[in-house]
Amino acid sequence: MAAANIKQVAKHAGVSLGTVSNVLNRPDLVSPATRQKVLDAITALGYVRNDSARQLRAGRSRTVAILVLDVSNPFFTDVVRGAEAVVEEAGGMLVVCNSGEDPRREQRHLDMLEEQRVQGLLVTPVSDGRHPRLDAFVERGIPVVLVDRGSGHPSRCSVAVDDVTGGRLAAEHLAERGHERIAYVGGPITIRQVADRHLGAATALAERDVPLDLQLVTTPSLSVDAGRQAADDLAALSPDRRPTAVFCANDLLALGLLQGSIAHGLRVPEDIAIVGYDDIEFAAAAAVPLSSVRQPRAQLGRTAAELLLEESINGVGHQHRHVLFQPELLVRASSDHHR
Amino acid sequence: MAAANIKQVAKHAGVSLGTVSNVLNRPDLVSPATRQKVLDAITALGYVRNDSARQLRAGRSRTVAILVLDVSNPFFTDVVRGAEAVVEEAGGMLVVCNSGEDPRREQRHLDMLEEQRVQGLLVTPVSDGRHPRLDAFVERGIPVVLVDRGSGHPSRCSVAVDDVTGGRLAAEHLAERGHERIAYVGGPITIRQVADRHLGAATALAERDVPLDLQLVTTPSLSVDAGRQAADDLAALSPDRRPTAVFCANDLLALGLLQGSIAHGLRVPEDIAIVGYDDIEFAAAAAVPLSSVRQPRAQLGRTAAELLLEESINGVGHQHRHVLFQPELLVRASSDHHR
DNA sequence: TCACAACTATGAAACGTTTCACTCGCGGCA
DNA sequence: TGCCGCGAGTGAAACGTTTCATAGTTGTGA
Repeated sequence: MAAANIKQVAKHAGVSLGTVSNVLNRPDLVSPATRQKVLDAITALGYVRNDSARQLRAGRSRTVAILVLDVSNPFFTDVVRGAEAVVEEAGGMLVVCNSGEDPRREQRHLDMLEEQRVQGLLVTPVSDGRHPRLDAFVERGIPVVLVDRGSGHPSRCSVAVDDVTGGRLAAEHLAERGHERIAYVGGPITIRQVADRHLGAATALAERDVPLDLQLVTTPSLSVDAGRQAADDLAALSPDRRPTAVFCANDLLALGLLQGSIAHGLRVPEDIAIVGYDDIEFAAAAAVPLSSVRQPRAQLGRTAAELLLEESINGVGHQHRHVLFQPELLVRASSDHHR
Repeated sequence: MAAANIKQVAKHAGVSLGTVSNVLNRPDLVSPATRQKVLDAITALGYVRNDSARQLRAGRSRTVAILVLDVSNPFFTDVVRGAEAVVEEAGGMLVVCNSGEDPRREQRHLDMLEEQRVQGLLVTPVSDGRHPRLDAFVERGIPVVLVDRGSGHPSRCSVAVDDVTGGRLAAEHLAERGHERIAYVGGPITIRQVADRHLGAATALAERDVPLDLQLVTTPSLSVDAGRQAADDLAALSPDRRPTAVFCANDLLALGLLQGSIAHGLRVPEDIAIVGYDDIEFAAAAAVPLSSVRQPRAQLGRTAAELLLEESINGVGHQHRHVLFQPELLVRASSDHHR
């Protein structure tokens, strides 16, 4: 009982071993009567297929892995849910692994996933740049799709969101509302997303009929605390030098900035307008509902999974693609005020 | 190159197949010279062990699965991170699966995990009560640890947090601050956590020298929106009937209630004190920093994983245990006011 | 009646490991 | 000298599937 196998099922049902396998994998090849006998034996013995053996022999797996930078980041959890839907729809199973932004943990996970010969891998690598480690997967016939990283690689698909456009949207919105002293709060600037959003915003402002400057306030991290710090700094400026509008690199910063500004007696958006990025669940629920740039997170996951499965099925005929999604600005109270 | 196996490595290194296996699994049995030859062959061929075959033959897996109700719930992501640390420390790999509170998806995941003969399973089942499905795992020798559910089961370990005590802590705090009209906002009351927190709070108030009532406001869900609804209801009451303090079943409700109360012109905590539950990241960053009952989430995950590994190693000698953690009240501005 | 197709069912080979009983040399000890 | 023990390495069996060539059984049309 502990571990019935196909052989015992075959004996119990009075058929051959191959027939049991056929019932499991190609039931239409088996006559209804035999099929039923086998199914009865299976339930009687509590048989459960051994996937190791199946995978060893069949040479293919049905589990797709997604390796994310941070399981507790809502961005990734939404991506996961999108990917999940597609993989499960296709009869597979999605397992989530967490690198925690630690290259060594990433390495360990990649090693074990390669040993497991997973069907495919969705991954946001810790570092930008080239990823020789991932080429091993591709050579082994395991498709890899990059999520929100290094698009354009010739030997794998990728999905990402256009952060430059996102920055542009936020900055244009603030400029249209009549703001002339606008700041960008974010950092470290070495993070591609932080840099791209800055670039988009700065470019948009510089291109205006009356070009505007984008004051850069760098933060040590993208946390609520860092946002509060930034609020302290801004509140200390004299009103005629203080930015009248701030675009934050993410919502955590923006929420911290919002809270800090209110604590300093600044009115939002009258004294200082704020736009965040990511549209996390709490953006709309903040003391002053937060304007934010929304990324199609679930869509990102869905598309990544679709590309992966397509490559997995099509194999050789597959053409690698790089999908770039467009973000969307949601204007809420924190910036909805004309100067 | 595509898929070198142990045999090819053996040939390339000029040794027998068993020796290669020994290098991989018991390197001390092999002389340094031979070992090096084999290692060179491995890198030369780009050999990566096939885990299916290994697991099939060796009969044991090194991946532990955690099946959670909702990957995007910060409670579970913290549990995951705790468990992760322990499993990786032990040389294993933790994979996360998401049931999304859907019994059918839970079922599918359990089926596939059983087929994969994972080393062990941490799970928060969708439904409370008995779980015949999980017994199959135990019979098959796969240890199961329940997380935050149905403790006391004789054939598996469990870890949970004492929600009754959590409710008690919150209620006692509010009573000590001089509140006499206290409400509990939460629902559906069929969720065990919601009911236990209510029970703890109601009991604590009833036991006081001057017994107090706990007014129950049920909500359709535990969301920010439901909290806002509750705020509308409370604000509509005349000030002499309105509760002066509210204990919410979780922080999402509390944040909604907070935001709604402020929108209705109520001062927090002067007009209405609020205590939440979970101490999510945004509790401290709310417009008025939110008092909350914190659960040792990561600790929960760590302990669950430790129990699992202990059972996995000890096997027969293992004694099932049920660990109950105590929550902790964090008093912040939203309730820090003496009447 | 015969040949042939269509349908079922069979059983052995193969997948890539781990494990274990074994052999082979060699040095030490009586 | 002969025996023993030991370290190093060997190779075959086994794990539980899937797959495939094959065999047996019916039914059909000429």
